[in-house]
Amino acid sequence: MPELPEVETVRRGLQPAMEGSRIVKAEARRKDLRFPFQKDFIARLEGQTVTGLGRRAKYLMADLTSGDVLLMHLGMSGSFRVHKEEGDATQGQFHHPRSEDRAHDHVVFHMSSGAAVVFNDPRRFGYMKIIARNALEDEPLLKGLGPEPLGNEFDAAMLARACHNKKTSLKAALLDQRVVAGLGNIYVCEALFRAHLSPRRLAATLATGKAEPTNHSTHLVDAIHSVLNQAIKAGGSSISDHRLTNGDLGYFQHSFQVYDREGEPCRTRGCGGTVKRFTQNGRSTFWCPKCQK
DNA sequence: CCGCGGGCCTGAGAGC
DNA sequence: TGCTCTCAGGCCCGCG
Repeated sequence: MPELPEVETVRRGLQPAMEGSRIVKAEARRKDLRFPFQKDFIARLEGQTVTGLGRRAKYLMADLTSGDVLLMHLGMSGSFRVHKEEGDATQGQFHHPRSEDRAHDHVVFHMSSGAAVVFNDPRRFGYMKIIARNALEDEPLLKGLGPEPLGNEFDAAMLARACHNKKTSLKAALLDQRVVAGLGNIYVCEALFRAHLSPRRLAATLATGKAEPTNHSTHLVDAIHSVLNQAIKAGGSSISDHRLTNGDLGYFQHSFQVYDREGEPCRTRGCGGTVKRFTQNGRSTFWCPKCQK
């Protein structure tokens, strides 16, 4: 589910509840999410203060005073809510507005701020892992990640270099977290539409034979920047699971130009085409064949 | 090494 | 109403 804008929205929502606060009590209500929890998962969290909450690609990273980092991934259906703790945090009581949500509340952090931070994930493709900060660069989950799409290193020349030897489609290349880290199916479709580039185009056509960027690469980087920035401003896209940490909906789904719009008219002025859908690498691609070349 | 397809899970929605 | 089938925002793994 969550791509970079949704994860960034969650990060900003969790920050006031977690940053500068101590984890008074932590609960893992089952033995695993996507992977089993580490044996010492709870022990390495309780008593620690969260000194900072960051994001890398689609990972949330909480820095702890112990020198550990808590790595969190939302998978397809993971979400966080912040609830107000009722009474003593060590009692593990908090007000929960909708009881049906509770079935998949798998992890709870009771914070000294008075907040209960609850991780819910029906499909359990999400996971949490604690890593020593000085071992971060060796962490397999993070090792192959490409640049942040909103960071300084990501530009037309860099994207062209990453793509010029690729033997695959532009769509698949942008979904490859080694090329650029944080895009997913929605924002790849939307960025390609905004750049007027076909998802079927070969990734290598972003570069000349000498791996110099073409105009396509420049337009695509601009489109990625603008679609991500707009989506973050809108609180992400709420299709089914994604919510702000206070339970509100994101609203970028109302700005989709192609994603989930199969059969509907293309929104490019004067195009008159129809949004089409087909499957690429096992995922749905939405696009307008008339204005994406 | 690279690219692709399968699999991991649950739930929503369509069609019968 | 209820069953079956398809599909879903991600990513690891094994295969060729």
